[in-house]
Amino acid sequence: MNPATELASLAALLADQTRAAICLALLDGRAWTAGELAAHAGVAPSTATEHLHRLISGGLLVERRQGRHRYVQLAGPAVAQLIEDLAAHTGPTRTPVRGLREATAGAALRRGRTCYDHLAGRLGVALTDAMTAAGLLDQTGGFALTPAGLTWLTDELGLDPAELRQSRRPLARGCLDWTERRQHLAGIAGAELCRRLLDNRWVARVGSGRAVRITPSGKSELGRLLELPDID
Amino acid sequence: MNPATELASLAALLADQTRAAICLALLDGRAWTAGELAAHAGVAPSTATEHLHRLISGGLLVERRQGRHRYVQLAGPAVAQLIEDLAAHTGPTRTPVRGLREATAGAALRRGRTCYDHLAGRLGVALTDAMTAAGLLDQTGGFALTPAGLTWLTDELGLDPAELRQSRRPLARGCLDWTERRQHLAGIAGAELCRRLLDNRWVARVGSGRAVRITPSGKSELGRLLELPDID
DNA sequence: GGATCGTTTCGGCGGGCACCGAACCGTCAC
DNA sequence: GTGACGGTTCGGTGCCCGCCGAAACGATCC
Repeated sequence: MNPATELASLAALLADQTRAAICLALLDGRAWTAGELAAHAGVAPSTATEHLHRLISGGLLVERRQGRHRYVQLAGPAVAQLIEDLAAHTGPTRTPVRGLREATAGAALRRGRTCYDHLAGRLGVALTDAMTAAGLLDQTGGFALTPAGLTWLTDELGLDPAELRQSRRPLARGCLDWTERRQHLAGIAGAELCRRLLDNRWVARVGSGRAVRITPSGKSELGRLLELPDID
Repeated sequence: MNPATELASLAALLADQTRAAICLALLDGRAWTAGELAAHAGVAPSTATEHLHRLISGGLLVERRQGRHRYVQLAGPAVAQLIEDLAAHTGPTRTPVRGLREATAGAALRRGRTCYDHLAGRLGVALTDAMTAAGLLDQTGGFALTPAGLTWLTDELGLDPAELRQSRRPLARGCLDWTERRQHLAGIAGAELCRRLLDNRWVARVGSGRAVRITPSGKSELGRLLELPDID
């Protein structure tokens, strides 16, 4: 197929308001049911089904059937990065906030959230900044984990060196944050770090969405390892 | 505006076969006239005009009027990166090649080309690999220029240190190549390196498109600085 | 078994938009 | 001036596709 045709059909998958809403919701990295997505996007279940078909056959989503539910999630980190990149290009979003409910939800998301499999928002940026200040990340010539950063992840945080040594995916990568307009740590290191912090309950999910916040124990434990400013 | 709506409208700009062809053509980083683009995409000039309107008002393209010509080009490196990222996600393209003309053109592009403002294709990947082997780039913990790499660019190649120290754009960045499926050097360093190689006539454009190839003088001069394999 | 619920298929409707040709407007060459 | 040419505007046409509701399907629960 023509490269232009391929590019167009890929873009077309995201070129619909409803499908875009579905993909943005799935950016939390978790599996949603078809009905949840329909409600979230504000369309009839039948409509959501059609959209899910297109997104799955386009390779953006994968499904897992379980009883009478159909769970879908993003097909992988590459897809998440693609959507996140596109979203970052939609100009500084000066969306007017309507109600208190939305305002607090928005504030929670800006404070901290998961971005597919790693941390974003003020929390993600603050962690990235602190790691850079400590010489664990090098942002002067691009975005890379230093040797000291690698040993820090394995020795101080106890991450599995084997997990960090997959070849398909970059170890560290900058991901542009669409609320902070700053880079934060992504890639394998970002994903494993996020998983560890959630496992340790140093960071916990707030409500049912992507929002997260640092816990009291996380604040003290991370404070021993890094110079972290107050996030709230 | 709703984030989903913004994402959808951005994607919609590329979700059309003709607009995608236009954007891919403009990935060579140069300015094309409206008529050239219409011919390239195989549509009537009037149709191309409408597409250019949408792409410009969507912020992807900028125009420059000159006499009775209207030149358009990509609005900046960020846009080029976005399109390049999307194109890289369209799966390994196993496009059947039709004629000899297309086959040789395709071979020239695979050998070496500009990717907006830096080098790609086998040439770009080979340069990146050679720089990595020489300790000028570090790809183990992400993608970054080493201190040695920075002095190499300024002292050996004579790049302007001030040019390399803009803050808006990362110094070095990996750009995924859609023919090689490998990373090559992008960012400010990649752009300045490409400019210097073209200025020195160590690399020259082939024909009127994006294709480039290394010149005999470039082969000997670059051979003194790096361990470069034969590209042809 | 029957009732319920999540999901899917199908038909039909409506709007958006990509396309073209024809007319028009500027610029350039002579 | 006149003609040629690049670019644009404007109607008009046709198709694609996103939407819904109704009906069917299948899993679960009682």
